[in-house]
Amino acid sequence: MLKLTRKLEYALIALRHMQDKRDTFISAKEIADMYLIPQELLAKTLQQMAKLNYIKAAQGPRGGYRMRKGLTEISLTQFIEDIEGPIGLVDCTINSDCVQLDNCNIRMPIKEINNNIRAIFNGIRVGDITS
Amino acid sequence: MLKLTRKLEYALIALRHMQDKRDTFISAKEIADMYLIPQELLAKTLQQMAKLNYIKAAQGPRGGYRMRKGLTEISLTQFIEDIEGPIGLVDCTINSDCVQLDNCNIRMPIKEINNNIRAIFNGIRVGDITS
DNA sequence: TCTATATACGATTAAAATTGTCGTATATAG
DNA sequence: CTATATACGACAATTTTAATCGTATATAGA
Repeated sequence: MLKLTRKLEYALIALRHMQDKRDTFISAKEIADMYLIPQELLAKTLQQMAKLNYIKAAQGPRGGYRMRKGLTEISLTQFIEDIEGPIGLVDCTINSDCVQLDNCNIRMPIKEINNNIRAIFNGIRVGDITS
Repeated sequence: MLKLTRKLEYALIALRHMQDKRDTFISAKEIADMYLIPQELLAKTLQQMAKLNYIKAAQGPRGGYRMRKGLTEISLTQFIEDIEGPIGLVDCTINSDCVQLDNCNIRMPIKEINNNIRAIFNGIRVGDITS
């Protein structure tokens, strides 16, 4: 209930780690070993971030990933939604195929709360966590 | 990701519905039919709320549930946590059996964000949703 | 007193989401 | 050439959430 996914946790842990060594490539293995997280899953997450241009990948020995400048300025909302999809306390804030909808008596207040949460995440930059 | 459970949704829908008819007992069936939600599951949720003294139950024909006065003043934090357990973006805000902990490099900032979310839910009363 | 309609509640099953693994391909440093 | 990386699709396992079932009890009203 209201939890971040592991993928997101791993992504943040990795970024926090990379932040300190912005100039060198760091392998998924190094991070996985250090923080005792599953290497494959972390690797996938890093690959996803590379596609998103959050980080730069380099193959081969001495390869790995390196943070891109400017990443730290991205809001948590964007970061989370890029990686996990839209934030929505209830489905009807995301898509509209609920049998209820018109009939639903709590949609509006929940939508409000959802906005509040998004506002929190908007106010936080990735750098606030990784620094 | 960051979603309310159905149980919670059903609970709020039910309360919102009961709010209008504070003087009569309303059956789980009536609400389930009206909002197209599974009766058994709703019933359980209502039973749980009855145990929590959020609502009063009456058995037999013409029985059902009735809101208790004062319920609307309860904070969403308390409501959610009574029904679903502690709110925690990550497990280490709830229990402490993570292999990481000392090693974890994002614990503090995440904890902060968690506090912000709790603060939002603290500022909202059940009545804000059901009225 | 009988019956239909309710709640109470433990046990179980089903479904969905999350988490983790495997296999194979490609790149490249040394 | 080889060891070490990323890239990525497919799959499997696990956990969480959602829904159902069965049985017991209470009670209003005929």
